[in-house]
Amino acid sequence: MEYNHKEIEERWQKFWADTKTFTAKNNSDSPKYYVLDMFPYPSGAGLHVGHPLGYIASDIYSRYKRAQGFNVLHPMGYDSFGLPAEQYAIQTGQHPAVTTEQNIKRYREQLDKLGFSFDWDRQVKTSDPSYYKWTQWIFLQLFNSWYNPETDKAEPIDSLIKKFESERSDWKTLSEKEKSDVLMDYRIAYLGEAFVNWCPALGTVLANDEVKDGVSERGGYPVERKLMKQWSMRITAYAERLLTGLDSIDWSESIKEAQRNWIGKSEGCSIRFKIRHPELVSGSDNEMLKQVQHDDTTIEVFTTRPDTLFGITFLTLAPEHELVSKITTEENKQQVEAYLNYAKNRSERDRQADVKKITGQFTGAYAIHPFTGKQIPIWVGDYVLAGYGTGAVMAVPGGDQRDWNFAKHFGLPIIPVIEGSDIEKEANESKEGKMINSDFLNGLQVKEAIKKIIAEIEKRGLGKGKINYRLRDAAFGRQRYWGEPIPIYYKDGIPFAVDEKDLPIVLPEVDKFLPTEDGEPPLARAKDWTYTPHPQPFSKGEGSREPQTSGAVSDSLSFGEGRGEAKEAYPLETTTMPGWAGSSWYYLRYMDPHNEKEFVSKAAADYWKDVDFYLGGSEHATGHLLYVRFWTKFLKDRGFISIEEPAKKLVNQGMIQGVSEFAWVTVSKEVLGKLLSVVNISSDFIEQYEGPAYLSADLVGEVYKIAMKDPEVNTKYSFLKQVNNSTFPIQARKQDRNDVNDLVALDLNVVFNVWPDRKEAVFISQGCALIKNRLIDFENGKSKDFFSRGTIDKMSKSKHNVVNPDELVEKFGADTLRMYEMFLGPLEQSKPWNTNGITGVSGFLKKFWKLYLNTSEEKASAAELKILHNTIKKITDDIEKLSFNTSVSTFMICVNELTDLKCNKREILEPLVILIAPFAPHIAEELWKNFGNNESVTFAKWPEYKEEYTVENSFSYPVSFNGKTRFFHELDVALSKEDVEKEVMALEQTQKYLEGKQPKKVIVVPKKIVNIVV
RNA sequence: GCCGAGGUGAUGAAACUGGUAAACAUGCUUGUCUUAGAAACAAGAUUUUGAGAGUUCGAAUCUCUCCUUCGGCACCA
Repeated sequence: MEYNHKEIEERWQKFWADTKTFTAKNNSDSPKYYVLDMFPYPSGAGLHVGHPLGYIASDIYSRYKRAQGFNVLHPMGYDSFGLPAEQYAIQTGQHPAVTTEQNIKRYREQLDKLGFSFDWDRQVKTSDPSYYKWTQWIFLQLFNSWYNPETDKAEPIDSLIKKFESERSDWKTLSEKEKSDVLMDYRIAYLGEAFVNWCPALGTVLANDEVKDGVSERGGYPVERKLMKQWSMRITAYAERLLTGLDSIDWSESIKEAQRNWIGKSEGCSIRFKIRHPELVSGSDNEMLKQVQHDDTTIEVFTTRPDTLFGITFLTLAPEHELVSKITTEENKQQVEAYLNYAKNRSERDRQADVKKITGQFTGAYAIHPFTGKQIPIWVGDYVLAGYGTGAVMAVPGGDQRDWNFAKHFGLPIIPVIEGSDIEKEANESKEGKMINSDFLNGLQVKEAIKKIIAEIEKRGLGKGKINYRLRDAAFGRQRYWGEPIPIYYKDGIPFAVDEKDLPIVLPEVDKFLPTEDGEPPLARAKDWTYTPHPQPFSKGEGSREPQTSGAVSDSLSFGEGRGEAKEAYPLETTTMPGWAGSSWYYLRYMDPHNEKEFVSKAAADYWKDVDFYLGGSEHATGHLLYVRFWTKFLKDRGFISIEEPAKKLVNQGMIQGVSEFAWVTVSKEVLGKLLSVVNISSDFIEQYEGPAYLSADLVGEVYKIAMKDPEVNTKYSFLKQVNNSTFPIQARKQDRNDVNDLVALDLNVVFNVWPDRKEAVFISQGCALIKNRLIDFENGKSKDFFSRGTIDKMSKSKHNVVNPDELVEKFGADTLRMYEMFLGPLEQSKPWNTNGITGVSGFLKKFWKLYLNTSEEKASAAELKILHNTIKKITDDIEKLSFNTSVSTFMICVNELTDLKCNKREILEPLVILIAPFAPHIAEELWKNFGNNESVTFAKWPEYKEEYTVENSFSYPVSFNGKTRFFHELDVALSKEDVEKEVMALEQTQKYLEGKQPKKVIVVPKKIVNIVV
């Protein structure tokens, strides 16, 4: 009977679905184990071979844990809110809910074909109102909480109101609006004015982690800084806990490091500088010190190097700094304003792109050095970031390279403060050395100096030791449609929380998914986007601050809707939540997905606790993985769950890359002509050339070789570029690609079908050129094929290099694909996809199947038992280490050996089925059933390794001379070192290799090696 | 610039606490079978661990220096 993967896989997939094999129980005597995959965004492109890599690994682990007797929770769902569906909706008018649903359906079909053991009854979709009801609910908890630095945790906002009532005498006199404004500065979800990353092309604000190199991560559109009123999350309150928590979790070092960088803790000191009184133009240093006491304007700076205080020669303020306009003198006003204008109009990308460009302007104002009384000029410069520290720096050009650059550029003085600094050449940023030119710090080592100066600064009340974090509060509002509505309404301009009873606030219908004419977010297009608050029967009326006792945290500020008051509709918030809102708590919802009363029941949360094993891509290092930790800590603070960290162990699977077909492009006519003349190709046609021109890859090699010898061409060679649009669809390959470096001929007609605009381009190969689809034959007898070279690239629909798993499942079966993906290499390593090797795994499964054709009940031989138990041990160890590639090899070795022994014994083959079941579950179920088992192999007990079957009583010692192995000699393992040495020395071969010399030393390592030193 | 992970045959890779480098697979060559191809089966070949130094009887593995690839952060005071 042939191995028929199609029939087997269909049968068992149906069986699993029908019998709900993988349902996880919320109460069980078995120990729990929670295996979680990062849920996918259901894109229109469907799954490619890279997506399942992690799912396969986690599935193997889940199935293994089940066989070990654990109650395994292994769910799957969809992160179904997001930009691509909305962009698509804008283009086509199709509702994102519709396309998202289609995509989910397709994903599900593809996932089902791979035989995953997900508990589909627990599926969540973040865009489902029954799910986002609770995302909104969590938002309300965040809105109604503040971070109490004394208890170091989040508390209900009521505790803050009480505190204000007792501690602030003016509290009662404040208006409703004023109270709201004060509280807003404390709420964890708050509406605040801040500089945000505004992306005009997407029409929305982006969080810091959604911006890379000054452009949006999705789409690559420019981003600018803009001061906006915006919903934000006070993640900064959790900076220290997010940092220290990293030490308690088993996550990859690279992710932890990325988070540490992102949090960016630095220890230093704040110092306040007084500003010289504008009328006092000159005077002795002492007079200055006295005089400034009368002016209460100060500039506060943050520094990690307070020891260099005596090296200050100027202060620099960020252009956005609020004091700039206040302190700028009349004479300098014009230039400073011009500069501020310039800085404002420079986009983030421009600013980051030429960081070397030094710009700035003198304000005309002076600060006074708090120790020396010297006047320090105050400058504005955009090398100082408004968002970090205080937005102002004390410039020490002798000790900081950026300050040094600025000082050099504007001719400001530079004072060395550390012995041995060569301030002519560069700043000395070293934290080692002896202080000079620094008054009472002179002679101290840097570290001592830092301690001493902080103490002195604190003593004189100039500032204090301080810890700063680079982490910023996260922008939470998005001016987009396809996201969770923020459950906030506005009454008299004051934001109020929607009553929990009214959740979910369902996404309204809109006519277009675009901003309104006056730039309001799409939700502003909805009719009646308003909210009518309930009368509050228990409200004590105006001014009441009694916390609600119902347990539900409704908005304690929503007084005023007294009993019997007329219902009135108020406008709702029009921005929506970002993509990371729904994913910041989904792991909790899986525990109790159908609960209509709570986001998760206490019982379910207490049973499943945290994720034991979380698997996903490393691209979420500073986004999702930071936010999910933040929300977890918050929910714990408020007593909803009992865990501090969401996932004990996190593994990042490597990316499966694609191979793109690629050809070089020239952008200049001159270079093209020169290059072609180098390889003796007629360049007559160049007259008709208008870029871009693609060069066949075989031509480029030749051109390159010759060009390197010609200095003129060599320098211009850089005009020959790899650019984004120089890749070609893989369908255009005329033959299969074996290796990335191979040249492959392309069928340009296929290219034109995929990308019609390429017809306008110029293609040059050795024997001909194609210009706007017109062929020019060089008639030189050379190849007319256009070749591309492979390049490792991201696998994506837009690159046309996607390998679809469906075709492979169709041809080879899911079990083969699963094992092949694992066989490719270590889980955490990125690697380009290459389908070629799959035949090896396919052949292996056929061979495996054959072993089971005529099984017998005979007793197994010692040799067979040894193979089995070695396999049990290796497979078990490998799964524990997540070394699935070596597991697959082990199975291959095992099957090869059993085949050689013609083994057909049930005693060996039945346990082997259990071992392979996590990897190739379909074939395992089939063979398991054939042995007469009625239950799924899923719950068969994992075979136990028995050492007694694998002990060897002899070992073949490699005998080496000076470390070089020369021959082998088999000896009893029970022999002592001395006996082994005696035996080996007595050998004829040993004497032969000794060539009559006396050995200096003989090293015997039992069961390892014999080394003879001559 | 800082941080993290790497660098082993033609290719994907393996090698546990230093102890036979290249298991397993792909590719390649040859043969059997077949009308032919695919498949299946059988046989076979290649290399010395990025470079250099050190420790050691012995180093892919430990230490140092350098080169290099990938990823993250980056005007963060």
